[in-house]
Amino acid sequence: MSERSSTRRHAILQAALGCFAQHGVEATTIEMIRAASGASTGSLYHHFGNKERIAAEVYLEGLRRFRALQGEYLAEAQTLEEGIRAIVHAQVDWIAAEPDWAGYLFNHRGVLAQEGRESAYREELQGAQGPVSAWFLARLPAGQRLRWPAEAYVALLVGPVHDYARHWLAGRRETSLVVLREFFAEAACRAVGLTGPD
Amino acid sequence: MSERSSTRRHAILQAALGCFAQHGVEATTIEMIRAASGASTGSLYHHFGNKERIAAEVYLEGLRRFRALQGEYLAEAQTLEEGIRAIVHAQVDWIAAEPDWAGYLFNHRGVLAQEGRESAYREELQGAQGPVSAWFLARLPAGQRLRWPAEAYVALLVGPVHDYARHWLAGRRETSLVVLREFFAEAACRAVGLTGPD
Amino acid sequence: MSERSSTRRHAILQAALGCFAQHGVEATTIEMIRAASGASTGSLYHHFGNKERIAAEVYLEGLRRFRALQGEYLAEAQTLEEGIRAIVHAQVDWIAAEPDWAGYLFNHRGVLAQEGRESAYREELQGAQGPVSAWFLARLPAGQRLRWPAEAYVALLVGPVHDYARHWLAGRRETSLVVLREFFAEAACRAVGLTGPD
Amino acid sequence: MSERSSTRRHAILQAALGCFAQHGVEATTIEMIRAASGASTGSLYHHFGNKERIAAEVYLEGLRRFRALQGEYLAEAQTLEEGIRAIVHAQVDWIAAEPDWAGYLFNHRGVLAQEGRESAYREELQGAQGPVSAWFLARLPAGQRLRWPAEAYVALLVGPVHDYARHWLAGRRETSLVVLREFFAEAACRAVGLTGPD
DNA sequence: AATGAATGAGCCTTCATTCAT
DNA sequence: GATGAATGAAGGCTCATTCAT
Repeated sequence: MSERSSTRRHAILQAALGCFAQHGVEATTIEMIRAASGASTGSLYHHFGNKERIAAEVYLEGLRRFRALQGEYLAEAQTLEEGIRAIVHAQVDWIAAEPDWAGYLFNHRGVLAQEGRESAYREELQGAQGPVSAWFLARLPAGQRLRWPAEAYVALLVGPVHDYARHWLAGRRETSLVVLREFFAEAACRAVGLTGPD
Repeated sequence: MSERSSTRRHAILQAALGCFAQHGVEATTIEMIRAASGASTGSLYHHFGNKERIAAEVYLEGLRRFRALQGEYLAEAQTLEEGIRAIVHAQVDWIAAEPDWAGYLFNHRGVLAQEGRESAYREELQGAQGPVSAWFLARLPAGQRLRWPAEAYVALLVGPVHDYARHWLAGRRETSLVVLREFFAEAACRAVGLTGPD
Repeated sequence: MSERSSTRRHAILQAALGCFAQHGVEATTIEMIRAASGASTGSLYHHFGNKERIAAEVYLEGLRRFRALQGEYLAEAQTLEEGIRAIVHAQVDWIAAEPDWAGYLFNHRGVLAQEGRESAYREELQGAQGPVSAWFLARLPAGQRLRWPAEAYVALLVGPVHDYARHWLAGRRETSLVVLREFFAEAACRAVGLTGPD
Repeated sequence: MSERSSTRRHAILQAALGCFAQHGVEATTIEMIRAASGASTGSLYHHFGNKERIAAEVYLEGLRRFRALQGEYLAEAQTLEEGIRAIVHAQVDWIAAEPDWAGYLFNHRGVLAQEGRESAYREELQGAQGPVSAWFLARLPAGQRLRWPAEAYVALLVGPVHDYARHWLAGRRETSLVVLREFFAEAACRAVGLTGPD
């Protein structure tokens, strides 16, 4: 069994996520993760080296899972509009299905900013941005180029969902994000200028 | 001098914000705030009681400042579209002018969730949501009602700006948020369905 | 009004006693005494100099009160046995009437052991031991001298009452000390050898 | 090695007692105990959880030791009078042999009054009262019942010794408690009515 | 005499990390 | 690979005391 896929490793990451979601990363102690995972303190350090790395690995694991989902959705899309809807749907469905993972990814990008390990994470981080960007660029109307940075358009798609989801996950919104799935998908299409007012 | 406007209090809050912005709330120690503010440890506790309350007061102070700015912008708007642009512009200009305050407000809503003090903060929090909502509701086309919760529309306006700003403030975006001011304003108008594709 | 009898001083001492009785001397803060007495922090220090002195003055004030009571009881006694009963009765009645003062005197003799102030307290402490000793010595059978130190006999008289009272005041005895008033008086007479078994 | 008998634990308790005896419980800092015991701060907390628990465990350990001694003395007694002498002798000898432990037991019964742990200590506390009471009740003259609570008689036995010992241990008595061993034993017999005046 | 905001030394406790078994 | 007792640096907070008004 490869290092990354060890059962024990996954159990620890899942337990850590639960603690992080419940108490926050800083307030989570190694002892909490130990108790939740059933591992020993020494085992945690054997596998991950220190707490910061656990937090980073949880982040990367979540990212992999989200990207797998997003990839599936995008694979079924043909047109630009379908692609945009796929992005929004992937966000909504992922957040609703895995609120802990989603909430963690929202708020803890910073755990990857570790002294001397940035390069180790960069590859992992950028690996999946390329294909998605390529997917969309390949479907732009012939000869058209983006007037603004691609990231600005990405913000139009995912920003509203994320903003609403943050509040919803924190219990500050009554209406489920799931109910607003199409609302946000259509708004995204309009925002990027693909469709006009109803 | 009223309690809220004491010079010393403001110096402490400003110093605390600086520390929070630089190191994060958890990693900021009382000693850091003490050194940055010039106050004594005892004085910090005399004024705020504990670190958590300092964090909460910084949040509320930031909220007051942002709302003051947003109020000015909205006061000059007449039409619905102008209102939406005012909201987006207020966000962009506030974030660009006060990146520390803005970054803090983005990521630390949670500091208000304090055992037994929620009611003390609720009033302050809700105080300014009313007027803004009222402004927009009063300008809806006659007889029209919102199909979705008001907060969902709010997410369309501020979500993209926030999403982009988070990355930009963290140094992960090259293009300044300021450059994208009109891009996000127009996208917001389109997203809510006020304007069609160019 | 003399320094010792100032109204404010007495209010502070009484308030301090209440705090000491409820929380213990160490756990009582100047702030508690301030709140309970209605005085200001500065006033406490103006009158007493520091916390240790407050504790000492409370002790001395209690001692004065107890001795006044004991003196009254002893003044009415004629024989040796009546004197012994007077001592025991004074203890029981004082403890029952002023449990806070009594409990404080039991457990906080140490507050008088202050660097450089022992001589200041010695006079006060010894002032009243003389008369009582003299009272008893004057009534010993002609030519008889005590075989053991006077303090050993004192322990026979007050020891049982104090021992029981400590537990009773702490809520660990059901039967009231008052009910045992004569029991302890008679036992004291027997213990010193004045009376035989019933 | 069982938890209670760990070498490290005992070293900590003994060191703590020394500090408590010298400076008082409140004035003793964790750092003092750490230095005196040779353990690390973390180890103190690993074994006892907090300072309050250390104080309580010292108390219980002292109680166990005293009861062991008292048990030995009582085991050799046959008659009621011998039993009473055994109780007094055990007190005197224990106080003289272990003045620190004895002084601590006198003055710090309160350390067991800890939020939520009273029941944990109750069993330990009551464990040894039963056998002693039973010993005496079994030797009462046939058909005789105590007119007063057993604790009142206990006060007659130990009260004088404790009263004198408090002062003696504090350096306020010249005559050694040991010299008064028989004086207090005989006085105890007289006090409970077993023997008359000489 | 009174006031109370300010001071800062010092304490209890936590917790990431190590390492002998 | 696993274990968990031990470590000790560091942080939040308290509180007796001072002093300008």
